Amino acid sequence: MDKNSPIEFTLAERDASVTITQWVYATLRHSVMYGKILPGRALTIRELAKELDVSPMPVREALRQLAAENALEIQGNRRVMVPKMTAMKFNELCHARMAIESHAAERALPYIDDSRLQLLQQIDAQIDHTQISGNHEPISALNQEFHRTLYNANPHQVTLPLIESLWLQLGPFMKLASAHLELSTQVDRHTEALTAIENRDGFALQLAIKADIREGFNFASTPEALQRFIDESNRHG
Amino acid sequence: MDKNSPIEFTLAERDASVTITQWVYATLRHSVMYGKILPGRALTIRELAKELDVSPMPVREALRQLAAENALEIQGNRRVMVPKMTAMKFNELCHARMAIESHAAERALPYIDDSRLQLLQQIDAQIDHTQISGNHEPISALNQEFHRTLYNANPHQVTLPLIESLWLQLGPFMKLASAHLELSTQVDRHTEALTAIENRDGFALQLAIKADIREGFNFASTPEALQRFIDESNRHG
DNA sequence: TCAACATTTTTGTGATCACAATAACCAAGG
DNA sequence: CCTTGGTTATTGTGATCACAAAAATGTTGA
Repeated sequence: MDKNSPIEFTLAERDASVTITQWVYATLRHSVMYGKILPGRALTIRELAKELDVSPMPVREALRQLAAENALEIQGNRRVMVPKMTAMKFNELCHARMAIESHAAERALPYIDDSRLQLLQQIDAQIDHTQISGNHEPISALNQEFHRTLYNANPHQVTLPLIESLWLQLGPFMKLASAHLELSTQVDRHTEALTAIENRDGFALQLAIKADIREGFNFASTPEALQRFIDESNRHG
Repeated sequence: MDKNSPIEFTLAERDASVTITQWVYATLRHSVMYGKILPGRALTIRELAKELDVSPMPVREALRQLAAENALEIQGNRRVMVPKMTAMKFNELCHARMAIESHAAERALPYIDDSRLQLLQQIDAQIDHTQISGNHEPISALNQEFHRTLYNANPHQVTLPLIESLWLQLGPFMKLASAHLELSTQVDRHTEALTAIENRDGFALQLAIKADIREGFNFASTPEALQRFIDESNRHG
């Protein structure tokens, strides 16, 4: 619970139609999602308020909202921090993703029309194109957009908020993961998913989504290797 | 978005160790979960603050937290209300429950020891005992406790918050459901789940959990019947 | 009787302040 | 040099206030 490590913010323009609270929420969420805040880093309302140049009030509300989504953790002493990862929790989060997202994909399948499929192919192509650059953040963002676009085809979607919560919990750790991933040969599971959609094959789609997610944490071949990565990420950044 | 219908509160004692915000949150959550607030009912900060005899501040935070859990809905005009149910959304929520909870159960199975099993059997017995009275709220609460106790056997549990979010979204509607359920013959799926646990049979456990959940919305045999119930619940209480 | 406008009230947002609890700091003693 | 004690600074919580936007109300016109 130190306060030494820096926090990076990607300060977006604040539109007038958006409340300050919403803007602060989006800013903090982005920082958490892309690992700009170290796990265990103490987040104080006043510090963030000063850093973002707003009053403490909107920060308070944004922190509480992120805590409700399990992106942040409120401790007994009422201090807020990015939760620390453990090997078992990481494993649990990945399996939860596989279970929920494969379900969301299958439920979305009947609603995917040609235009939606085209959109998905477009995002996939963008990912392939960005893959070369190798830097984690845009790839991760595009990957999320692919999944979101897929699940959102279902007009009665209710699981996306839950899925986003899992992404937020895994987010701080994904940066590290991708650093070790760029060496391994990447199979494009999105292509498999797209052909499954074309064939209206729900089962194949589920398999493709599960494989895609599993790939994301194959870099931790053994629990020990995973724990090493975690320790490393907890030590510095 | 009217403000006419009343809101029932179960005002619990406020322990000194609990912050006012937490107490307000718990109170509001209980009212939402057990259908004490009609869908569409406008919730204003000042009205609730006055009703609960606290300042507006803790109410504000509690409302935002519940909205983050999808228990409440913040509209474009920044008004807060209990979301209205639709037949498709109800269906989607139930299927989400089946997918996530069966997964959570299977993941918990390896960690269930004798004392945990005994605890589950104890809760099940209590449910059977309470069943006779027929009133929905304690049965529903016990049923939730059964599921929670099961999933929480997994010490690395990450899906329970997501599951609770689904419960909260279904909650306001369950009161109505149980009113129509007490006529139908109830099969005790919990017993099936318990024997599956004793046999260490993950697949059977998943089936039992899914069946238990499905039972909860079998009262809506057809989408049309379901829609009738929804319209009825939206019209009055 | 009903629609359209002007007025009043209520509302969410955000800022500021007081206060008790916690953490950080620093000095004296081992 | 490390631990222990008391002092100071910082923190989250919750209350109150100002303000602009939105809703409710009342009024006037057909």
